[in-house]
Amino acid sequence: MKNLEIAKLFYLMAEFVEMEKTSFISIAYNKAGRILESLERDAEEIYNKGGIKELKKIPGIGEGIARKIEEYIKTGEIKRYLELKKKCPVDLEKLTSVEGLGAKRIKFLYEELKVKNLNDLEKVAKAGKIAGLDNFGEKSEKNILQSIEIAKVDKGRFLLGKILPRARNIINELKELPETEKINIAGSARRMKETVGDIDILIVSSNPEKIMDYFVKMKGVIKIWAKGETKSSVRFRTGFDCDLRVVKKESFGSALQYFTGSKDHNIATRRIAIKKKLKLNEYGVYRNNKQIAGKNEEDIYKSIGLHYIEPELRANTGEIEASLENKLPKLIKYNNIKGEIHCHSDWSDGSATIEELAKIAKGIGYQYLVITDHASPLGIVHGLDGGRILKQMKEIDKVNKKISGIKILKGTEVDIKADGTLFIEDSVLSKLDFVIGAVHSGFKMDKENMTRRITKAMENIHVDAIAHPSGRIIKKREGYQFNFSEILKVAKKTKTALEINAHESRLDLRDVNIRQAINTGVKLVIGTDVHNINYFKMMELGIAQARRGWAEKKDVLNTLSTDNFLKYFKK
DNA sequence: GCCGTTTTCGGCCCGACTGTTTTCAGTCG
Repeated sequence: MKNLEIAKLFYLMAEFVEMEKTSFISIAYNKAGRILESLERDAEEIYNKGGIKELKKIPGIGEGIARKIEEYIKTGEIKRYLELKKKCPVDLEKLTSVEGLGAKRIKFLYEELKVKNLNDLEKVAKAGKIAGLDNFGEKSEKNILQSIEIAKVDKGRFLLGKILPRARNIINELKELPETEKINIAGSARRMKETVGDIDILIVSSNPEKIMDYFVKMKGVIKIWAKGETKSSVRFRTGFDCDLRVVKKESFGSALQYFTGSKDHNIATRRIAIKKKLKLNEYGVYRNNKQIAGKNEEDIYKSIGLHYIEPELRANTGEIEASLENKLPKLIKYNNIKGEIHCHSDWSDGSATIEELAKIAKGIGYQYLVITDHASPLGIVHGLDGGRILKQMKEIDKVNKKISGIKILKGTEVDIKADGTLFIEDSVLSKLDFVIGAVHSGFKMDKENMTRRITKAMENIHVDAIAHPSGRIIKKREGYQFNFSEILKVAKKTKTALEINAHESRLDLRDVNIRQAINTGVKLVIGTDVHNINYFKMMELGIAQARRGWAEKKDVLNTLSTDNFLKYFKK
């Protein structure tokens, strides 16, 4: 998948173009970057199928950008990018990560002081060479130095699972202030994106000053980027930024809509407003300068002729069109899950006993819990063999007798060997309620062989689902090469479900793949891959992932009752 | 560079905050 590589080049070209003057070319390049990032299919595949013509069918991609994509696919380079880079050979990625430095200032610093990278920048700033430049002063220089320090340790985007609890802590603290009338999370965290750049919080208050004063002095704040009447922005020691906006009651809905994004979703909604001779901004929807909506989000959408769109769908990937035609999916709800289907006990590499796990699951309100310990030759996971699985089944019978109100089901997460056969013999698998197959080794296999490996496993009648199908680890590992369309075809034929692994670092399947699976008629299960009792709460992330993939309750099998869940897999 | 029941040319979402300015450009989201 070259989409991300190409997207990056477009982002860089956008910055380079921006150096000359603010131009709509850079807007188009940036947009192309975002389109490529969220594209369901491989741009190369699209090109191979229908060339430039096919690429141009993607909204936002025209002749010029399609030609550049073609160039990259054919040569691995884009000439225009090389030319731009030659003109101003700077480490754009690093330099733009310094807060307050944009394309124009970077170009200026290169021309005046030959600043090419963070090191150069730090040197000239320390030497006091920046303060005297046109449009730069003492304060700019000081800010640059501070921002360099922060940029050095900046880790970019954060896992949703890591940032959500922090955001909730901040919100709970601000909620306590007497001046806070209403508070809500916004931004990509509200959209539940798998990674989040910073935390956005929205507050209704008639006394913004007090709120802002409190906010910038909160525990852990190491830098105040900005502090104004309606907007403040800070960096916390833990490495993330938090933006706070305060609005009046009558603008809460429009502000929430606006600050939730995504950017492309907002641009699309504003365009719809303009077509209807309305104006949409964070203060409301206006007709001839008279506010006709603003207090709540539902009214914002209604006033411009749209059905309400859930935050997880707001990515401008078809939700606006679906809303216009009243064809939005009825998304799976956060309380629809009836059982955990991926759980490791202390029989393999989990840390809790079967009984402990069952009690927690019961406490959550689940009807069932499937124990799926590793069946694997890998020593590190302490995998079970056929004999131990049979023993464990007896143990589960015992615990089931002891605990009421929840049914513990017998399962395994069985390794799919390189040739597509399974680590456990069919005679044992046939006795289990639920078998989830997984690839845990040989990740580097080529595309064809990996596809064959997984499809062969799915052809085994005892395999009910495939765990973390792509094998990716967010920010660490790409995942293995395989032909997803082929996997879907076989999954559909064999009635094999695909897992949405809800672990914060996996979230595997990706949202775009979930959508493909649903469109193909393939069923899903959501599992948190429990290894200790704290994992259960990651179910929220898995459901969010499903929602971003347009999944409805009927698409996810562990929304079924115990009986129906078991019935589905009886073949 | 993209796009079209406003246009094949002339638009392109819109506003807050900062710093260095005497009215605004750059940056950010």
